[in-house]
Amino acid sequence: MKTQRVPEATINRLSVYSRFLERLDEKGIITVSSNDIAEGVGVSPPQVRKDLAYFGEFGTRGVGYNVQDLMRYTLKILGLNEPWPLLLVGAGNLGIALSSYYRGFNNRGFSVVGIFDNDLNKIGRKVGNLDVYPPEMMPEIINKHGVRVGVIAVPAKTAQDVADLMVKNGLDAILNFAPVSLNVPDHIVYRNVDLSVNLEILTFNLGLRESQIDTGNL
Amino acid sequence: MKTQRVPEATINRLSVYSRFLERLDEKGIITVSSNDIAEGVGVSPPQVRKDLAYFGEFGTRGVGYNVQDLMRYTLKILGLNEPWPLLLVGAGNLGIALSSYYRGFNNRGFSVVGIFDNDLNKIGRKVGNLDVYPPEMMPEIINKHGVRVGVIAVPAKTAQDVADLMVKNGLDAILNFAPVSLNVPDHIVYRNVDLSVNLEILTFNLGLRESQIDTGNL
DNA sequence: TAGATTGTTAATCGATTAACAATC
DNA sequence: TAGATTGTTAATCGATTAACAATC
Repeated sequence: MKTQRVPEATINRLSVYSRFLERLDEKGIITVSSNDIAEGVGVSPPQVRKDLAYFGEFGTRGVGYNVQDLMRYTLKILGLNEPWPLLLVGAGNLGIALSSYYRGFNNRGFSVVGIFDNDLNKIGRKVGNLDVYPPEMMPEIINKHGVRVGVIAVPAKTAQDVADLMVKNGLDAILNFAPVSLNVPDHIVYRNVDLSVNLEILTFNLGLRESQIDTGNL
Repeated sequence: MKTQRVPEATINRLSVYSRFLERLDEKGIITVSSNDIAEGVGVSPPQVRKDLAYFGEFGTRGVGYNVQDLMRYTLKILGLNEPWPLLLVGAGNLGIALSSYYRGFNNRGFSVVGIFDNDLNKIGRKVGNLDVYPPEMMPEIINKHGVRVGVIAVPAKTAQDVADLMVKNGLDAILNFAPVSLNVPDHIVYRNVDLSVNLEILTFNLGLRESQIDTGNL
């Protein structure tokens, strides 16, 4: 078995396919073609087949894919066949929203099990059914729930400190919502999500369009 | 002037450079090299120069870039030389968080000027200093503030309806946080932000790493 | 001038698309 | 069998990287 390097874009799409399949399954749909999936999520049909081919042969020629089977395969590939307890740092607005977002009906197995903040005004408060803890309690919560993934929802200034603390406490992966790029050791799986960047790509494209109209190009 | 197609990845990075430059400027740093920027945001130096080259020549050979000038250029390119009033639909947790996020100190000119929901329990409530309005009031708010960009923060089921309404009311761009891909006309600038996808890429990589350890590969 | 760093071209790398044989 | 759709190879396309001439 030659393990080919899987493009990150493929993983990204796989996650989207997976959720699309969940919706089809809810609707009671049994079989789906690469064409259907492609149309449903806005990519090309060969793209869908190529992406799946990195992981195996899941379909039947002339027929398509079994929705439920393919859904389970994709979940398995993404590591979502088991629950993922999350540790969240930052009990501000974004932190509160993320904690309820990841607890939502569509949570795919993610759930925040501990919220942390070093603001004394926030420690001890309730966010949903969770208490806000001081940073010192991290090891206890990590141990109790077997947490491996930390989510950072603090301002840019303190994000690096939080990351360092998470690394020190043995977390394996960090999702950072602060608009800075952080330094973490190579063995940490790390990702930045930047909510502003997406808006700025939008405004860039609005500007682009206007200048195209100006010059008469399309 | 030949307008070369700019890769989306370039715009993405430009937004990151721009924010990095803001931080340098706050610190009073006058000059920066492509090397410094590259290191600060985690890309390669030629990448930085290539990205900038799509838009002009901003540096001085042998010297580098003037921080303040380059910051202003990047803001201009991204369309951030003017304020962007936003319309937000969905007064749930995510909506509330986004509205305060985009009002934050680092808001880059974005500000939510109207929050909408069709839940009668939410209409009339305050979110920060904003009232939650019923959908019928969209045209009024759009007109009053000259809104062009709408943000969708409702559950997957109702997201398409919201998008349709935004299009009908003449918005030019839509940022969708619901985990579905929506159908919008070609003339609408559209983007999906999926908060789960990012976590799932993390868990995929954790799984990948484990299997690599298992097989002794690196 | 010598040293530094940009802007840009050419080479490389990787991802997407097109096409089709395999096969249900 | 005929029609449909997968899995996969080859061709294309696009983005990143390396290298270096230009120039401050």
